Amino acid sequence: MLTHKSYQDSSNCMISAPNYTNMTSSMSPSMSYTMSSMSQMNMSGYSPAQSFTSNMISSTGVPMGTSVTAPTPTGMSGIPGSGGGPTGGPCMSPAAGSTVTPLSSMNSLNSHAMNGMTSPTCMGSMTSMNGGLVSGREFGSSSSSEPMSSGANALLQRARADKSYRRSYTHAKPPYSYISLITMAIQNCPSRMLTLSEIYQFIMDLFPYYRQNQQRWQNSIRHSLSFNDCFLKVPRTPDKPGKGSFWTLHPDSGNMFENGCYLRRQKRFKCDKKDGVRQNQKSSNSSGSSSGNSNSHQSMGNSAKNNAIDSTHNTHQSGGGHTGGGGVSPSQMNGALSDPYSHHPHHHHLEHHRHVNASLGDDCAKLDPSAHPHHHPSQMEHHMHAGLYGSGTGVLSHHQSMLLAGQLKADPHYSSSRDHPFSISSIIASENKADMKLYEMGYAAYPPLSPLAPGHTAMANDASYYHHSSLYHSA
DNA sequence: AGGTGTTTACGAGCTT
DNA sequence: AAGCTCGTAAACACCT
Ligand SMILES: [Mg+2]
Repeated sequence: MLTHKSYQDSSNCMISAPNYTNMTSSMSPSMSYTMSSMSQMNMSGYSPAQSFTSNMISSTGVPMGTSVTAPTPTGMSGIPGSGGGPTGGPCMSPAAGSTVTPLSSMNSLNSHAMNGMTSPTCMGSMTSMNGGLVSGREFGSSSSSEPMSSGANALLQRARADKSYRRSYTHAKPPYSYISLITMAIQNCPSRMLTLSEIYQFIMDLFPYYRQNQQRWQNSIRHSLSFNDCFLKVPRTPDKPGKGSFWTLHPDSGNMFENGCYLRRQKRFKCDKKDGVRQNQKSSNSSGSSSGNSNSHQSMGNSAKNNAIDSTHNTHQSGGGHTGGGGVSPSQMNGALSDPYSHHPHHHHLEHHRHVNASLGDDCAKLDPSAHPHHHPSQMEHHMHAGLYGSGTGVLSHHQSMLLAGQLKADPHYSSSRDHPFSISSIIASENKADMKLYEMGYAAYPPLSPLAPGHTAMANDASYYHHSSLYHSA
C-alpha cells in the first residue's frame, strides 16, 4: 500500500538531521535524469546535438515497482529562490543518453499543433558540454549498463571522481515543468486518477529536490491543476470519502510533450469549451477542438465577463469563470481514457467525451462520478501506485498488472505509449532502471536533503538553466 | 485549522 | 515588440 512517506519540509532547517522520515521503508522511487553538469556551459545557444536516444525503453513499458529515486543535481541552489535572480545552477537533463524522459504518449489527435517537427530535438543538446563524458547519464544508464568495457569503466570512474559529477546533483531541480510532473504522476497511475496529495507524493518520491520547500511548489502544483485545461477534476463518489477530488488528464490532451520538451510545451492545451457559457450549462457544443488557440494568458483584465469569448481572448492567464464544479465522471474517464475493452474510442473521443459532461465548468469538461459502476474512485485508490510505488516488493500483483496493462493499451493517452520511446511509462521505467544503478553504485545516495547553507534557501533558480537547454525549446 | 481549488497578478525567458 | 508558457506569490472560498 502506498506508503505515504512523509518528507518533512526542511525548508528552513537545513542543517539538522535528515528528515527523511522513514528510512525503513526507504525504498522510494526516484528517477534520475541525467545530469549534465552544465554548470559552466553557456549555452549560447547552440547545442546541437541531439543526443537523445530514443529508446531505451525496454519492453516492459510498465514501470514496475522498483523503487528508485532520482537524484537531482544539486549543487547548490536548490530551490528557486524567491524572486531572485537568475542564477543558475546545476541542471539535469532528461533525455540525454539513453535514458529517458517522461511523458509522451502520443495521441493521435494532436497532430495539429505540430508543424512538422518530428523529432524531439529538444532534448539532447547538452551533450556537448561535459567534456568528454557524454551526457550525463551515462553512468547508469548506458544501455549496456553492466558490461562495460574496461575502458569505459575507467572513464566512468573517472567521471565519478570528477568533481563536477560528484557534486551532488541529487537535489537540483529536475528538468520537468510542473505540468510534466503532474502528467507523469497521473499517467503512472493505473486508474489514471490521483488525488492532490498523491501527486505530491509521487513527485517527492521521485525527486528529492521536491522534498524541500513544499509549500512553494505545492502551491504551484495546485495552480497548475486548476489553471490548465489538460487537468480535470474528478469528484469523489460518496462512498469514497476522502479529502479532495481526483485529478486526471483531459482525454484530448494527447501527448503534450511530443516534441520532447518537458519544460515548455509548444502549445498549451486549451479546451475551448464554449466559453461563452462557461458556467454550467451544457450547452452547447462547441465542439471544438482542443487545441485551438488559445490565447489566454493569465490575468483577465478586468472586466468581468465579457461575453462569451472569454477564455480565449485575453492575455495572461485568465481563468475564467467560475467554478462550478463539476468534474468528470470516472466512467467517462474510462471510456475516454482507459476503458479497455468496451467502447473503443476511435477518434471521436472528443465529442464523445464532451457531451457527456455537459456540465462543464471551467474546464471543458468535468467528469461526473455518478456513472460508473465498477471502478469507483475508491477502488482506484487501491490500484494506484501500482506502477512505481505500490507494493513494496516491487512486484505488481496480477491484478494490478492487468489493470495497468489494460489501461496502457486502451487508453488513448497511452495507446501507443508502450512502445513509444517517450512515453511516460517508458520513461519512468527507464529512469528507474538507470537510477537503480546509480543507487547501487552508491551514487545516488543522497542523503536526504543536502545541507544547504543555513538560511539560505536557495538562491538560484535552476530554471534558468533549463531555459537554455534544449529541454526548453524545441527544435 | 488545514487541505483543496480558483483566480489574479507579475516576472522571466523563449518564440514569432 | 508582442505573444506564449511557466513559475510564484497570494487572496479567497470551501470543505472536512
Ligand atoms: Mg484544470
